[in-house]
Amino acid sequence: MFLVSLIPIRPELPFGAPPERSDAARNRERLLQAARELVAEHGVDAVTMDMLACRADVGKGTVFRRFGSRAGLMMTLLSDAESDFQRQFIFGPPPLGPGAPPRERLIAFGEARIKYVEEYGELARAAAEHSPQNRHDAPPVVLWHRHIEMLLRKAGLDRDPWLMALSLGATLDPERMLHSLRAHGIAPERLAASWRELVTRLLKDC
Amino acid sequence: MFLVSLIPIRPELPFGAPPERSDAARNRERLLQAARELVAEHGVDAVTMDMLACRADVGKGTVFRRFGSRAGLMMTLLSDAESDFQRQFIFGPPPLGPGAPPRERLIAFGEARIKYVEEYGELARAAAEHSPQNRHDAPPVVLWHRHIEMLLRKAGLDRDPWLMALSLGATLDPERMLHSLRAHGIAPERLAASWRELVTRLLKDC
DNA sequence: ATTCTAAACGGACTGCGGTCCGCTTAATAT
DNA sequence: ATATTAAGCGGACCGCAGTCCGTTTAGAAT
Repeated sequence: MFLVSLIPIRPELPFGAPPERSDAARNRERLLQAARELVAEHGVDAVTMDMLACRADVGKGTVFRRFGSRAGLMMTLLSDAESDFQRQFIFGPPPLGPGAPPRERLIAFGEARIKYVEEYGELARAAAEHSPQNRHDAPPVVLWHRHIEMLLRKAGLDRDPWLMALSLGATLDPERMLHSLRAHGIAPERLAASWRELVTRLLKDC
Repeated sequence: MFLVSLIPIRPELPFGAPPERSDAARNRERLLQAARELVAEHGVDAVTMDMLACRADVGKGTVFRRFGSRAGLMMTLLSDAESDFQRQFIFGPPPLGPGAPPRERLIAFGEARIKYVEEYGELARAAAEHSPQNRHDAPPVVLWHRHIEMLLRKAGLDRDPWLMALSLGATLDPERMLHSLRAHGIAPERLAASWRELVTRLLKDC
């Protein structure tokens, strides 16, 4: 078996691109470390790009050259967790990974997403802010979406599974779930139970 | 029958509050007219608060005193359309209004929301931007949500209808549907068909 | 070592949403 | 009419994301 590379949260540079200059690499590390510290100290929402530039002892232009935008920074910070998550539902053990029936995998997928949002929700929300493009068409989002669509097809749901996957994905939207969890104090188990109910009913006679 | 007042998109001032001063009323009209003109001329997303203050010949402070925020302005601009929509699903003729079976009402509700988003989607999205509070807990959103919950209950869905209504509401989220319609070019009829499918399956054996 | 150049850098600058506060004025009381 | 006062007003100001452009520097070529 050869490894298929996972879809990175930030697309890599084109293949022929020249390698990163040493000062650039050093600054990238400094920025990432500073960002993680600031997030840990003040919370995602309180971290500003100026603050980050200052803490990393780097010009503001450098921060934006590196990450493109605040959302881009947050995506980079999420990148490891995201890769892990992808590995689990693509290659991992059942019921999340291959081997279980599609309905079970779908239920497990939702449960895993809920746990993911509990842990990384603020980052995920910040990574999607200020652009429907970021929210709906970021590579990992497209991948989740296709995964759900694939499971729906395998479960025998043949009527426009792509749009149905969109609807199910909407239910699992980080901002929405985070709001339920934090602002309304809904227990994660209750979210999971409702997801199970939804999927079960949807795939009842397929 | 006596009329129950609809839930306003922006809550009115408390009952004992003094009436609006005449200059304030004049400025409010000027602002609303200017806002509608600017939206018509440049599109929702291009309208800035400074622009609006300038066009209405009013200080910037006045704009924010009146509407609180950009989102508040957009809610006010939506208010009439929103009231109409509420009237239709609460008092209007079936299948959207009372009289039809709950499943049919739910399907009609989604279809009406799709038409609403086709017409007012940009405004609705701008009215929800920059705050999960605006997006999820604005009075009209809470009303839609309760309406869906009520229909689910009447249809016999008894397992946590509140959360299930949240999931269905997520499917009908303006930003999401607008993105499908505009960025992906999905036909409204296709969205409607998928919604019908979703509701039908969900309520199959209730 | 010197030269060359494209990448990287930094920080002043812009535009926007939103706030603050000293001034003005509509409405009321006398 | 005049005085009183609280609501309303306006625009300077702030913080933030994101851009621009003159300067610096890493790394290659000689």
